[in-house]
Amino acid sequence: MNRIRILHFNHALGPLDYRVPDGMAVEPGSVVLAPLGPRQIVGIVWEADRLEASEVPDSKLRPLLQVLPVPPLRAPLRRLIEWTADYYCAPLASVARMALSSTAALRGGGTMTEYRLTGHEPARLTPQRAAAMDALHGEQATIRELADMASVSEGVLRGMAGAGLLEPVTVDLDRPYPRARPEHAQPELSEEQAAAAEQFVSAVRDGGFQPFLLDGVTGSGKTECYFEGLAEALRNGRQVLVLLPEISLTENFLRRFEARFGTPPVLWHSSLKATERRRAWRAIASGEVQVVVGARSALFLPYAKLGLIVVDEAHEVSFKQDDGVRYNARDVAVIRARFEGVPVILASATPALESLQLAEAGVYRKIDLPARFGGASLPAIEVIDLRVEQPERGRWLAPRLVEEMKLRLERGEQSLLFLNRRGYAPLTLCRHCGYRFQCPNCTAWLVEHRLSRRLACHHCGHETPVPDACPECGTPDCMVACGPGVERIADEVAELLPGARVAVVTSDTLSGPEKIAAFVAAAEGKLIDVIVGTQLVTKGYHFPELTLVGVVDADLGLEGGDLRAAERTYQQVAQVAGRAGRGAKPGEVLIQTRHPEAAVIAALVAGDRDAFYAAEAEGRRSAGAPPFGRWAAIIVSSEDEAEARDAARAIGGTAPRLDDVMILGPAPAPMSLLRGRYRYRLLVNARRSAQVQAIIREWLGGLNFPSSVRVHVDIDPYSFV
DNA sequence: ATTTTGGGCACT
DNA sequence: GTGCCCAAAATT
Repeated sequence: MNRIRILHFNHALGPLDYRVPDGMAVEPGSVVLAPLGPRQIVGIVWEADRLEASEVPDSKLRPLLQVLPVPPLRAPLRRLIEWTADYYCAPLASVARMALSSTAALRGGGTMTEYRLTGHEPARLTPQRAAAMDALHGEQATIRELADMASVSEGVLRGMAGAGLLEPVTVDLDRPYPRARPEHAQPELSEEQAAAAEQFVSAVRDGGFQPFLLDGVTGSGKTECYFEGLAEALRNGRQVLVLLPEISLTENFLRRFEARFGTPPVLWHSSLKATERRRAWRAIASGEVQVVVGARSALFLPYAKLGLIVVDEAHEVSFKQDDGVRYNARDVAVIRARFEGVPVILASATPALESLQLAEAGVYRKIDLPARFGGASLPAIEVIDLRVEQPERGRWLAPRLVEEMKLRLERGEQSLLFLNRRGYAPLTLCRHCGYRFQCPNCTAWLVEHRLSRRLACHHCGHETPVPDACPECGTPDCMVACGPGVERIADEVAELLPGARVAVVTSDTLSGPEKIAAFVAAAEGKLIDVIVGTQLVTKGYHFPELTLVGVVDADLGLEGGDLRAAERTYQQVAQVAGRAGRGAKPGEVLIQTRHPEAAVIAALVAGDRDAFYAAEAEGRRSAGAPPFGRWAAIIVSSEDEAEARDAARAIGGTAPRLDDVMILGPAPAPMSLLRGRYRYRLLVNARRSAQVQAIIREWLGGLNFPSSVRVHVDIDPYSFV
């Protein structure tokens, strides 16, 4: 009997055994189709001794249906899946799902039919058809996807196809991507850059696991350096993965990549259309794709012959996934590089303390780029003490900052104001009765967005039009906006600097590559005088005429008691400060704060990075926080408040008593209601030597809860929400 | 997780 | 007896 065990995507139903029919060839990693009751499931053939044992007799085994037409998952990826599940206390099934993230890709290549507008004038134009004509300009996709994009039903589009308004296009699913050329445009590197690049080139050429920390100030040309390592991988016919923290950063990256290599890389992120996803997945697995630029989910793709991994802006907190499998892509990237036996480059101007610590310990090879490229100097940083230099009543910009902005406007230079708050105001209340607009699904205020005239929850997506009267007391026109958001700051700038052209840059205003490209073009063409933006503008952009950066509220990030609050503030301010003075003209940065004496602010003003990291390291050491100790969170949630509380208490009641582990809670999570679920939290603080995952697995493994209760473990949590 | 099953119950 | 709802069992 030829028995194999498969890993599939259904966590509740353990691993399953099947019989391999005569003539079917399978090996570990083969992706197969198997019968389950009346259904069919996709599974990965796994080494039986690595999954739990099963007691099913041979006679009950059903035969596999087929081996799907994709290459078997290679051993390094299978080890990565196991490592991730083990380290982050997540089900193997959930991690495996991330590797096979395009079910369509598994069915093989071939052709499919997509549709696009013909440009013919419609004989009869219904409102739905007009909307579709409007929304689908320049798009080509399946009927299903087009219907989603245009918010009309598929029937409308089929009708349009029948009337000749849409035409079918046959698309080859496995059509090749254009080839990147390592010698397309040779860069001009400074001596320092060339030395760094050479290290990457030889590491890629020699192969083998080698982690680098590329630590270079903003504007020092880190990208150009690792592009040379990337070029070497291309010369050797190996694939490269570049991880970026946000899709919004790709626009700028793509332009630089295309300039260097003659063609854009392949993109991978969660909002790819199903057809794009299938094509990319298959080409990555076959080895045809040379370079993938992606968000964290690109880390689990089945690369055929990986040669290098780059994690750009490696300090970014968005590399930590905050739902589902709560992994940190920066850390998992290093593990994948180890399993694949390839170099990995973590690039940042403001590395995480954890990364610096590993470099100091000799685990990472540290490469420094201390100077800006082309002789540009780092901007001068000054502080504005808001307790002394107060903005006018009802305003948020101190007079000195406004004066400096006026100066830039007169000189034809640009200013950037940074405030990490979307919308007009973070809280709206009724002046008459004090009613506060709160999200029905979350413990959070609704944020007013004047541009869209709506109140929105930034956690669950709940939206409602701004009402004319207070829902509590019925008083009309009584809403008061409390506190500033970027939209409100933009209004203030427009009042104080009449004639200034102001652009608000947030994920609301810059959704999609076209809008990003339009913004970059406008800023470079000096059609914008003042940019008001969230963290979206803190990195990646290079505007030579931008000479002033104002940080509207440096204290914002310090609230909330998050253990990384100081580090994040340091990183954000240092990054946004790095936008100033990148051209020939020197830059200036003004930081508004009520706590100029805080260590972070003092270090920023003094430009003393080492002092900040030293103080931060000391604080973390005494708190038993990473990298000196370990934290884990256990989050219990349910739509029923009492059920969540009871489950959390049951967990707390069976907490193990150990010398090297301290357990806090349960207590209501900081956001005790999120997306309609009540949440309780326990915190685990352990010495570095403790086997935290094993302890938690054993602890929770002995407990059973109703299916409506969800228990999540978050190892090395970032968000303490 | 999803699907099938079987029991209890109301209704015919 | 039939239909319906829900809990329990099975799925390899």
